[in-house]
Amino acid sequence: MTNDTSSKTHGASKSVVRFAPSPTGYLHIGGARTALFNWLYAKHTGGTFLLRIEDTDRERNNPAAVAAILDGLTWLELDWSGEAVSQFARAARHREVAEALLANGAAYHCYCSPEEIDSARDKAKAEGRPQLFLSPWRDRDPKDAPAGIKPTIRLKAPREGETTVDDQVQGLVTFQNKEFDDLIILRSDGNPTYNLAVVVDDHDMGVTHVIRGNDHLTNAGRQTQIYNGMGWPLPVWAHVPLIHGGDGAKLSKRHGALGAEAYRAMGFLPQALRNYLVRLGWSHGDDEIISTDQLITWFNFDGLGKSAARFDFKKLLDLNGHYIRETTVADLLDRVGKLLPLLNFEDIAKTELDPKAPPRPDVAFANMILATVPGVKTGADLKARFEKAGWDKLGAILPAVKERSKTLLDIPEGALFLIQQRPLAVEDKAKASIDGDAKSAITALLPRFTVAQDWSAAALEAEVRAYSEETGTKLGKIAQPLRAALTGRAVSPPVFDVMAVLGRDETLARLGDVA
RNA sequence: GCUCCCUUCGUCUAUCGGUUAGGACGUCAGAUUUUCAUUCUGAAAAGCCGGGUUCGAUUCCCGGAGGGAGCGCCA
Repeated sequence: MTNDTSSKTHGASKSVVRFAPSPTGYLHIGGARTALFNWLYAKHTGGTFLLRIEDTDRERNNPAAVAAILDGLTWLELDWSGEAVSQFARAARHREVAEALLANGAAYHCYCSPEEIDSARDKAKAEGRPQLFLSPWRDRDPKDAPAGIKPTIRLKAPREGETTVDDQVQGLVTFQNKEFDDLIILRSDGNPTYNLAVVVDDHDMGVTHVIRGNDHLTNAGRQTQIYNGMGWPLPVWAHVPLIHGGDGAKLSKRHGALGAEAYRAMGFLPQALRNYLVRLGWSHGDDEIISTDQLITWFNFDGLGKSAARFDFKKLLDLNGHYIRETTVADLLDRVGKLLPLLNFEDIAKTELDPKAPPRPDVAFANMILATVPGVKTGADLKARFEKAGWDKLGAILPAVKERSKTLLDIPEGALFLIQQRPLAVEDKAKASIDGDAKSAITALLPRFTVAQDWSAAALEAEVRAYSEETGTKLGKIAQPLRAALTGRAVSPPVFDVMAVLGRDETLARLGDVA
């Protein structure tokens, strides 16, 4: 019946799936992965990916949070069909279904007060019994209802037997019905509760496959009872394992469980994050680097594992480096140009760091910029500096810089020499290489550079190599001081590329400063 | 406490009864190299424990241990 095995293979019938976040803040990494799985499954089956905001609880109503979620999905390039559905806006329909359930005897009015329920639960807990609340109103005559009390509507859940969830990931999961109490589907204020709203919306939206976190597995049992109460067909369930922090506990801020926008700010590429996320709980043999197109053709429930995975920041970084190397210079330039204006270094630098949480490339970068580039407080400032020095120069050094970049932020960092003002502040590690011998070598090279016919990296390297052989000096003994003089650092892109991009005048001037 | 779920290198995972238990990240060693990085080579590193079933179990079953999730007029 609901176990649609044909959906496991490519070319499966078209699915309708949805991502249904609660607008509590940003799009967190676990949610992003759930959205990705849904999106991939929709693409794989040629189906539809819908978006629904679970904003039934008005206290959680937060337009900024909704915007952050949409923004995160957009950045991850997980496009959805149509407008995002507001669950709150459908409350009238939810009420209608609650009334229908009441009418067909699958639900009843309950006049218990919250206090009554609480004390019963406390008592059960104290006695070590299951904290189920069995409403007396299930069997009482509604005529006995106390006046002036607005009732809730509870589902009349079966007391005997069992409810089985046929899950694509977890297999057959059976709950004893006596483990479920009669859940409230309509609050006393007339508003629907989560489980009712989800079932009604999924049904009305034509959702065929519910792919969500494993934390909803018991809800699947409860929701099954609502589907049954209405006589509606069940969706195919797929409860994917959760993501845990490095210590194996539920992922939280403590583990650096950041929103998608934080990963953007740290300079991650969406396709890298997607590739990383999909491999957390899903696999296709030994494949690690998988293009999105390949993912779409391969993704299915068979590849999903059952156990929770821990988030590994280092592996994400490695993947990001891979994708950066694969990306064209023009594209990278564009991405850096769009990323920088989003950053406020002073704000980022204030981020509280937990020593146990993964490193924060954005915080390290912000601190480095604030410390070494006077007058630059924001990414926009920094971008302006690069533009002043020549945005095309950033592009010119990019082929060398991207080889050494793990995140997009490593690009401006690696090219920082372009915007440094003379005389350069030379870091201590670099200073050490500029000794007496180095100075005389630079002095000897200056006239050669001055008359060099061809100011290309290759020609400059040939020139220096020739000098190195003539004088019997190791190339390293010359290149390192040149690097220090030209970039102020002990680590930089290849020094001849640096010279080529800097141009003859600036190169000679910087060398002259130390000679 | 109750219910459900999970358990292969440090981490992500492959294996769908027979493999020297494979790959990736990380780690370590080496090669290449003007620094760093890339790239390449190599190394160390795993079946939670105890019972079955079987000619044979990492794989199937049971028990234990450990971990996780859920138990709201939250979602």
